Parts: sequence; C-alpha cells; structure tokens
Amino acid sequence: MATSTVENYLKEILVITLDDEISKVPMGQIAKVLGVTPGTATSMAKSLERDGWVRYFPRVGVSLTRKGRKLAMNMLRRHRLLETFLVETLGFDWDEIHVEAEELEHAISEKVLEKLDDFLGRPRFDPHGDPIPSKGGMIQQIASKPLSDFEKDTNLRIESIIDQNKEFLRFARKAKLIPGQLFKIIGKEVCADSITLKTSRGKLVNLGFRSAEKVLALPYES
Amino acid sequence: MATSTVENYLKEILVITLDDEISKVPMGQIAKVLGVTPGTATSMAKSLERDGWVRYFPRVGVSLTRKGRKLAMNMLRRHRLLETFLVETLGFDWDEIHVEAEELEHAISEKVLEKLDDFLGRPRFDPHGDPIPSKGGMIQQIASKPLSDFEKDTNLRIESIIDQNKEFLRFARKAKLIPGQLFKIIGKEVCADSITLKTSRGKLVNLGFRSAEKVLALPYES
DNA sequence: TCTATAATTTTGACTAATCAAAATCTTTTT
DNA sequence: AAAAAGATTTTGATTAGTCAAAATTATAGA
Ligand SMILES: [Mn+2]
Ligand SMILES: [Mn+2]
Ligand SMILES: [Mn+2]
Ligand SMILES: [Mn+2]
Repeated sequence: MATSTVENYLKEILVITLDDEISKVPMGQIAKVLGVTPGTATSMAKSLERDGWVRYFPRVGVSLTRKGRKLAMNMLRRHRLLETFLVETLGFDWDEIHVEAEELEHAISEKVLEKLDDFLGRPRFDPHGDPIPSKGGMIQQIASKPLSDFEKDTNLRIESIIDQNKEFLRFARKAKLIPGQLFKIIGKEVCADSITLKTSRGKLVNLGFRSAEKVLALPYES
Repeated sequence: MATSTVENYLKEILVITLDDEISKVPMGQIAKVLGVTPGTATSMAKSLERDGWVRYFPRVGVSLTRKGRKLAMNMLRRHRLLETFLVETLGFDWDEIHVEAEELEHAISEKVLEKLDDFLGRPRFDPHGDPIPSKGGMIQQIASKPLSDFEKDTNLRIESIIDQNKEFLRFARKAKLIPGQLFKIIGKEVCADSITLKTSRGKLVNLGFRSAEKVLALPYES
C-alpha cells in the first residue's frame, strides 16, 4: 500500500500534468509544490519508479504510469469530495478546506468515500469549481481558459479557481469570482499587466495577470 | 506535534488505564494491543518519556503524564465522535466503524472536529455506549460492571460493549446486546463458565465468561 | 532456595523520508 | 565558444518506527 507521502507526490504530479498539459514533470516543480528540497524530490522519484508509480527520466522529469495515474486520480477524487463535504455539510468556507482535505484524503477508506459520495448526492464539481473524478478515474475536462486569455468585451462565466491560497480565495469570494458568476471584460491592458471585469449588476474587479491566470472561465453567449 | 504512532500509543495506554483501573501499564500489554513486538513497545516507551508524554518505570510499565493524558483524552474524543458520525450520518453498522475511526482520528483537525460535534448535536455516547470525553478532557465514568459480575435473577440494562471485534459486535447486535436494552440474568453457572440472559420479550442469550466480561451493564429497578 | 517460565530489555539491522551542501549537467548570456 | 546561471543529482547524515533474536530480570513452583 502506498504511504501518504507517495499519495501526495502522485496527486501533485497529476495536477501539474493536467494544468500544464505536459507529460514529464520536472523535479524542481515537484519539489516546489511539495515543499521539499530538490534532492528529496529526486530520491523520491527513484523510489516511485522502483515501485512502478512513475517513469523517471533523469534531468528531465517524471511521468505517471497507468498504475500511478489511477492512484493519483483516486486521490484527487478523495480530495475534492472531502472539500465538498466540508463546505456542504459542515459549513466551512472555501478558503479553509484545502488544508483539511489534504490530511483527510489519506485517512478515508474507499468504503467511507462511497458512502460520503452518496450522502452528498454524487456531486460533479468541488467548491472551487474543479471536476471530481469518477470512481473509475475519469475526469471531465472542461475547455475553460484563464481569464488572462480572453479579449476585451468578452462575456464569460467563471468556471473554477485554481489557486488554493487562503488569501486569494477570500478575495475572490468577496469579488464574486466564484464558479457560475457572469462577467464581462471591460478593460485589458497587456502592457500594464491588468484586466478589469464587470458583473451584470455593475460590480467591478481589477486583476493582475498573475492572478487572472488562476481563474478559469468559459465564453458566455449573452 | 505528536505523530499518529504516538497518538495511538497514548490513546491505548489511556483506555487500558480506564478499563483496568491501573496506573502503570506493562509493556507486554501495550505491545499486544498495538500489534508490535515487546521490544518495540519498550523503545517507544523511552521516546514517549523523552518527549514528556509518559513516565517510564523499567520492568514495570508506563503511566501518562498530565500532558500525555490530555492528548490521549482528545484522541478518545476524536475516535468516538467519528464513530458516531459514521453510524449516525453515513449509516455504517457498528461493527465496521472502529477501523475507520482508527485512521480518521489522526487526520481530523480540531476545527473540523468541533463542527462535526455541532452537526451531530453534541452526542455524549458513541455507538458502542462508550462515553465521549468533553472538549476539556473530562470523561463521564459510569459505574457499569461486566455482565459476569452480576448474580442470577438480576434485572439490568446494557450500557456498553468494550470489545471492538467485528464478529463479536455482529453477534451482539443480533442478540440484542446493545446499549439501553433490558435483560434479566436467568442463569449463571460459574463452574461451566456460562451466563444466560433473557429480554422482557423472552429472547434468550448465552454467553461464556470471556465474552460476558466484554459487555458492561447497570442494575435496573424493574 | 533453586530452577523453570514468563516478561522485559538490549542489540543490531532495516526502511521511508527528509535536509544541507557539494558535484554535475544544461541552458542562457555574453 | 566560453562563462555564468540555473536545475538536478549525489553524498553523507538524521529521525521515527519497526523486527528478530539474544540477554537479562522477575515470578512462581517445586
Ligand atoms: Mn495530502
Ligand atoms: Mn478544490
Ligand atoms: Mn488510530
Ligand atoms: Mn466505540
């Protein structure tokens, strides 16, 4: 059985793979998201390969094997279902749940997970708008793009928030940057690194590109 | 912060202390309940003492320090609240929950625990009839005694089941040996190591002493 | 009291996960 | 193409937790 360290590595490798649409994740990036030194990530890559979770290409990066991807998907399912439970059932705010789910995901059994899924009514998206993988490891890939990719005057619907940072999430909620919300891009200054959005009710939000990349949206035919 | 291994050791030491009403728990008993070799328990006792969780008396046993008892009580609270959640909210049977809570107890934060407590309506007993320690570490000690301690013709009420064994719990449920159920002892053969109980509805149950020691009850004035 | 048995401790070894710092590649810049 | 900067790997060390088996100590029976 995989340790929770292994589960964390695999899950983060999967998330990077999905987000960046790459197949080999470099060690430096892994070290960064997991908060370990690069040397640790390298030595871990070797044990992950030894146990058949990943393929390791020295000086290039790692990619998940089928077995590794399966476990990683399952971890993502656990994580996102737990986040949903924490918000829907226990009434947490969406900026508090990531750290909690990060621990619980390793402790919850398949049996409890399925009961929870039933109890929640088999939700398809987590509170941040991220799709919850199915029991079989399928994930609904949405064609949503970062806000920074849209042009001025586009009408769009917020789909999800990638960043799990507490402060950013709290700001996002106040700014109505939440899944389902409709906006129009009323300003975009590439040279000034800035985007301005407006709700139909007239509420304005300004975002730098760094932040705009962390919010995904779909064009919306008004 | 204590590792989950430390949390398990302390919790089991507390449970033995409460059950057996002793203050120094011998290493052999610790090794047994935790499923490790005696040598492991001894070396663990030394690290627990080094970190101020227990006092270790070589060749005698360990006792919890105030700090150790506090943490152990908190673990017991977590364990029993989680068991209650699994039965009340997710609909598990009482013979499946112990192993699940054994893992979850280490992953749930104080914050989630308190929300859960609210959600459940601040229960005072877990599904096995065991008291749930308060947030402050107080535990309601019931004067209940093992079935094997009662005499023939006593009317009694089942208070709790100590044994967490799946098979025994399943048997107990079928035999109506559940907290709150009323029985009369209609037979007790010390030499044959056997007790017979009857519900008011006439249902009979036979128990050996070994098993009768695992079921606690209080006399009931009929 | 002496000895057999039971309980406990010690010793030596191992795995997983980690870090710091030195060494080695790669990529980018002059 | 050489030097500088950046990324990755290696090396050597540490900690927690564990086991097997030998050594020690306590306990109980003869
Ligand atoms: Mn995690
Ligand atoms: Mn999420
Ligand atoms: Mn446990
Ligand atoms: Mn219980």
